[in-house]
Amino acid sequence: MAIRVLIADDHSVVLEGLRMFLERDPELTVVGEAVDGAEAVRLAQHLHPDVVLMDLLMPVMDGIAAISAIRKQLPETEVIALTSVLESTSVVGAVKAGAIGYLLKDTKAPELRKAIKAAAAGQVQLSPQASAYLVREVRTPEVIEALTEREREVLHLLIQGLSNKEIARDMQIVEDTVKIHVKHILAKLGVQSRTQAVLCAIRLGLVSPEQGKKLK
Amino acid sequence: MAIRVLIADDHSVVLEGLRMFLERDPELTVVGEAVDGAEAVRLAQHLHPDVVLMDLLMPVMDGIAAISAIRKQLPETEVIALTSVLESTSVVGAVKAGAIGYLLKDTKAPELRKAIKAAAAGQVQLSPQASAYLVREVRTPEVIEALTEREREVLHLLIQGLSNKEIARDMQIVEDTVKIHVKHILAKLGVQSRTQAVLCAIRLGLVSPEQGKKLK
DNA sequence: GCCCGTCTACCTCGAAAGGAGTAAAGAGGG
DNA sequence: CCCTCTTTACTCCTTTCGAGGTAGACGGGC
Repeated sequence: MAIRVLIADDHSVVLEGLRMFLERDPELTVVGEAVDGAEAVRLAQHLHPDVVLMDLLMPVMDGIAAISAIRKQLPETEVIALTSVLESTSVVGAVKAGAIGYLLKDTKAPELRKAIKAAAAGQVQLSPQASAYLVREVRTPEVIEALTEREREVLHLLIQGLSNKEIARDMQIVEDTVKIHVKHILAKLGVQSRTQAVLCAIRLGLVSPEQGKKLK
Repeated sequence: MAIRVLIADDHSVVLEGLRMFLERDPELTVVGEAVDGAEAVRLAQHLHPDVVLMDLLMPVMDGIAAISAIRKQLPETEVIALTSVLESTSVVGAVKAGAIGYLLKDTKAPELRKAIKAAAAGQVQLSPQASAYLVREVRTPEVIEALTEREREVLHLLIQGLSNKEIARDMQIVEDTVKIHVKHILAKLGVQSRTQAVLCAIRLGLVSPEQGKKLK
């Protein structure tokens, strides 16, 4: 009996290519195609596929959220994250959300089929690069986890480019307290200045610099 | 006579999908496929395609550089940039390099074919979103262009998280001079602090925060 | 009970950052 | 030739940052 596969990607050429790749294999059947995360979740509920190939960057509902939703509702459905870029945050996010695999879009057809069959059998199959990211990110988040709730709040505002005074105003506390938090953040991140802390946080994928839109 | 198309993308599924899309149209012929920028340039030289569909994110030689090379050597070959993400820097870079079009990978088959035919005829065909980015970026790069050579150097070091003193050492000048440059940078970028300048620069795509690897 | 971590607030102190002005040398354009 | 821009350097000054210490309040764990 063929493995039932649902593919989700907002790029029509990718959908097309994936279908071509997969349907050449008699053991695989593409039972549905979704163009965004929300549709992927809906289709998964109706179709109960064995494996979902999920693009991470999609409109309406991103892949990570879709993976979470599917895994919660259909524990027997395995999800493979499919993305064009290998990003530390994506890998970790996808795996945390419940993905059993993480593949790049430049994966060749045979590997792709192998990965799907492995996933259908419940076997974890990560690319070597993705594994490397996972290890690196699972080993260092001590850095982030070490931050207290309040310190994370401060760091978040720090990344907006705010000064201590502005942070104090935003958090309804005195500037001195902010300075304490900042000091602890610098120490825990192992950096010397707020600017380095911002760079460090961005690099660790804590926040995207795009969030600072308020800067003209 | 059919329009000869060369497609370049490092993702095999995309190549597959594109070929499917295009070969359904008798007016189009896919004469070659490249998996990186360097190969795209080589193939273009041999095949003299009418239109090149070029992914921007590729190994060995990125799409922008490949577009430049092809346009210099084969002025009669038109290039359409093809990418999955709509980024301001990509759009501007591709157009500056000589792309006649900019399409997202979620473009549907009919539009894709229309765009290729338009490109073959030498007609500019940008997606509305891409145009918006172009306008926005052509109107604001005063911000970046306004920076002098020396100021750009300082900004680059600023983004590494260096202090004025460290920048002075690196640039072999006095700290006071660095402060002057920093002041001018802040003024030109319209921000209040070095941290905001860093965020601003990252957001404008000046440099990727990943370059600051020296920060543990 | 006590200790420890967190959050808060206050203090001092020195270093770093940023604003404003002056100025000299060189490049380039009118 | 003069003027402007750029780069360099210096001074004076204010604000911001970051390091240090002290301390009260709260909560959890021993």
